[in-house]
Amino acid sequence: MRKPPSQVVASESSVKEQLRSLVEHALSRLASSGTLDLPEALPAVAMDPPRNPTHGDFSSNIGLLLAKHCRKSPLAVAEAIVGAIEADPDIEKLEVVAPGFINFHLRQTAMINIVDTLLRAPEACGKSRRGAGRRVQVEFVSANPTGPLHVGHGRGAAYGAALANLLRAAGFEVCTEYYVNDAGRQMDILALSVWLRYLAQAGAEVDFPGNGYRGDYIIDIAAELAERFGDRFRRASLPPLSPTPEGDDEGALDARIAQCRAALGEADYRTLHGFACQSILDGIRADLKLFGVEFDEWYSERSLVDRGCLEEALVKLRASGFVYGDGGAEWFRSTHFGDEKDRVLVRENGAPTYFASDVAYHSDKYARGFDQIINIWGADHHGYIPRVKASLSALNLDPGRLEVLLVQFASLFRGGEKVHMSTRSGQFVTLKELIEEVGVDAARYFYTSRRSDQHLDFDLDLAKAQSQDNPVYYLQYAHARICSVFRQIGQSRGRCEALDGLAHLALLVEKREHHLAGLLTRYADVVASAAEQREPHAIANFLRELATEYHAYYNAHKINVDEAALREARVALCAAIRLVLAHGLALLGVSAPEEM
RNA sequence: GCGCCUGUAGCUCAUUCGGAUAGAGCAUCGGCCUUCUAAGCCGAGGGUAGCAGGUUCGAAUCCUGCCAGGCGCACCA
Repeated sequence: MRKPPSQVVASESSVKEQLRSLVEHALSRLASSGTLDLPEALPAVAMDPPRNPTHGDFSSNIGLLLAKHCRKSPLAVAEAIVGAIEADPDIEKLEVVAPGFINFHLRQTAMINIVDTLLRAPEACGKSRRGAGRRVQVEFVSANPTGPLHVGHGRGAAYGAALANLLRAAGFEVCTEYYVNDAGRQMDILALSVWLRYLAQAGAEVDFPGNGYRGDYIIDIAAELAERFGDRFRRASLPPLSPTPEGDDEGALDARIAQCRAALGEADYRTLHGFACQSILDGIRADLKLFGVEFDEWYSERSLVDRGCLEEALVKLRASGFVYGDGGAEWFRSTHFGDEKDRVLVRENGAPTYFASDVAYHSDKYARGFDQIINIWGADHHGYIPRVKASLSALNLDPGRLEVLLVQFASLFRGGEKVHMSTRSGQFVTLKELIEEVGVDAARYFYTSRRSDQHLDFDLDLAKAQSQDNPVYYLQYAHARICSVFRQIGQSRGRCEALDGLAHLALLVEKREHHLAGLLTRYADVVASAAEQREPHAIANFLRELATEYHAYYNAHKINVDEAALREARVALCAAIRLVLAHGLALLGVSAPEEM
């Protein structure tokens, strides 16, 4: 049951695999002897740590699952299996319990060995080979560069970054990407908004449209624009506005965009447009960096257009035979692949839709050779999934390689009132403000400790109030406490080395020590499972359990005892706990302070 | 109206892909610092898991219906 310590990847609970294989051998023995009438295809033998520690270290329900086929009671089946299991020096006790569980109680020496495994190969902590080196791309945040990130985006950022960390630990080769929507109408509205503010700052009479970007940050960008370019974008007279029907605010906005482009000329317009976009992207990048989130790739939508990828994708899609013209526009027959309705690719006015860009973008993702592509979208985009998958099918690309994870939106509450966030109206709480209020650690934990597919009521007042007793500090405190004990021992004893105690692990005979070892044993499985299920919050739950056990242990047993061997053994156990705590916190993007 | 998601303690949320007595934190109440960090520990109260059926050894989990909430149903992104 011992693993060679030099192994790079930590045991995915080797104890568990050992027990499972014992049961499998027992089953095959029972089958060949004819004792039990077993089905041809055996169900997978579950081997899980039971919720209730009095039920042993591991438990299996295999007897319950086989009972029906064997036409015997679950208890009888379980008894038969236990009777056929070979004696193993690591097993202290095997018991069959109603309604038919088999509980495995392991010897202390078998359980505590995880400390040795962890400390001899700390770089393997939490790692597994589930990913087998497969390349997976994780695209997340991808907020339009039309304003700063707000607290809604924070959830996607924290979730995506944690998921990427999890996948790396589980043995995937991960590439993170931010898709920058730097083309399209929203960006034109941004450019117009900046230009109007710029003109106003230069003293012009400007009627700022109600549906332009109204946030104060636009005014700042306009000021930067003036500082950098002087009066280059001022115009003595403006071309006439094309008339729009009364009440058509969006049409009026388009008319003003056209006016802006005509007044500035294409070159200056592009410069202004690019400046506004770059300025906002710089801010987004800085906020994310502050939040501890960095991307391998920033992928520009505009570059798709400039490199001809958009046109190329359209050509391919047309060749697929699922494109037709109607009403002057070009449509994609997505209903053929199960979408609710067909979708426009090229508008009547000749402009391609955002969807057309996305066809090109996803087609390019496939061309880049990822084994798996994960998109993390806001839940409001769920209706968008069928058309993207449909386009992949039409292009003969396997839609199964694309996985879209939806992050539910956070509804923002302030003073008990729901706040409707809108980038255009300038009404939102920025991610940066949140970080300044509660700190990165509390914010990252606040987001990742909850399931991402659940609605989240984000009460800013509560978040601020809770920043003092955010559960994240409970985890960090456990880590800091261990460090503190080590410092203390180092001072009073002159030496505190985690590896010293490995020879004395047999002295760790306390119930809590056994239980802590069980938790440490589970860790790599928890990480692998959290990666597979795309559920970073499972890490938060596990860490809380580990911290709770440690705090209880700390209160019940002294670590800095006079007896050297026991002290060193306990230091080793604590060092293993510290290693796992620090690793888990890092997965969530939370720091592991050495003192608090 | 149609589609997707969600209803678990007073509040915020878990519940190891159908398992054993549904658990934490906050809040409330009661204990524990002359000994390694009290941002901690120990204990108490608090539940018809939205409601009603079904499936089976066994359901918060799967199925059906109803109720309630969120989101989406553009030649916007």
